Amino acid sequence: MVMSAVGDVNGAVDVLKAVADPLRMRILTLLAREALCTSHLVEETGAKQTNLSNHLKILREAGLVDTEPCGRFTYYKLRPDALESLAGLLGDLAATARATACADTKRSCP
Amino acid sequence: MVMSAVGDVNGAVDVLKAVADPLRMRILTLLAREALCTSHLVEETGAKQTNLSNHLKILREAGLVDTEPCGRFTYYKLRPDALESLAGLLGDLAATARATACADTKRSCP
DNA sequence: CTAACGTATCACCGCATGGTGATGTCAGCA
DNA sequence: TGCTGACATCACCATGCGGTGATACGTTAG
Repeated sequence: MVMSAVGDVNGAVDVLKAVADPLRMRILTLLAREALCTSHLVEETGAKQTNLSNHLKILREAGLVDTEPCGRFTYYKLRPDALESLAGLLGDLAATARATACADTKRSCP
Repeated sequence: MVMSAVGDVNGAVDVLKAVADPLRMRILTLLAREALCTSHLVEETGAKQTNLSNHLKILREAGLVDTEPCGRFTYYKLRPDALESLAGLLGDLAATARATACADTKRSCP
């Protein structure tokens, strides 16, 4: 069994909540390809600036994105390690589940 | 670039929403190790039966768990492929982001 | 120095969501 | 055949959350 890359499962839930939103997923997909600032994201998504700023705050607090001020602009870039942790956690769960399904492990009915 | 295992990103968001909940994550962790029926999960989590049934319905509709009736009991088991799809999607995003970060790709400010 | 711009924060509101009790359904047992 | 237990569904309600407009803050241009 591979040891999970995410030590705190409870914290992982918070990060998952941040990812589990259509607009934020769209933001992450865009940021995966290139670093962008808020105005770029406004163009790309068509969402209001305030709305985007709120979502970006959630992504920031979840540790999914990094900000890099550039003059009066702010570049947002994706943090690969955060996503890799999630992928590792879910992958480990899947591996455990696969072994369990293979062995048909089940607790007997009471 | 690896092609994502999850064809529909929008559908992936729904599955992520199902995973992004403390109680449901706890259920998934328990089910990863052994198949259980509802009464077992009531014991393990301490949550009310109705509440658990609602959460299990969400997990079922997200395609994360399978049900197997056994007399008047119902066994729940984790579906590894669903989790693997998620892990693949997030892993691909992370890989793309890592390449982007390495090349320092950014769109110029307008 | 001031104006304009990019971005963040705040307060507010309508709506969806999660937990709960009551009730329904189905299977097995006396 | 009625009864009990396992599980699902429904209706209800309080709470939180997402989107929005107003506004504040810092930065560059003129």
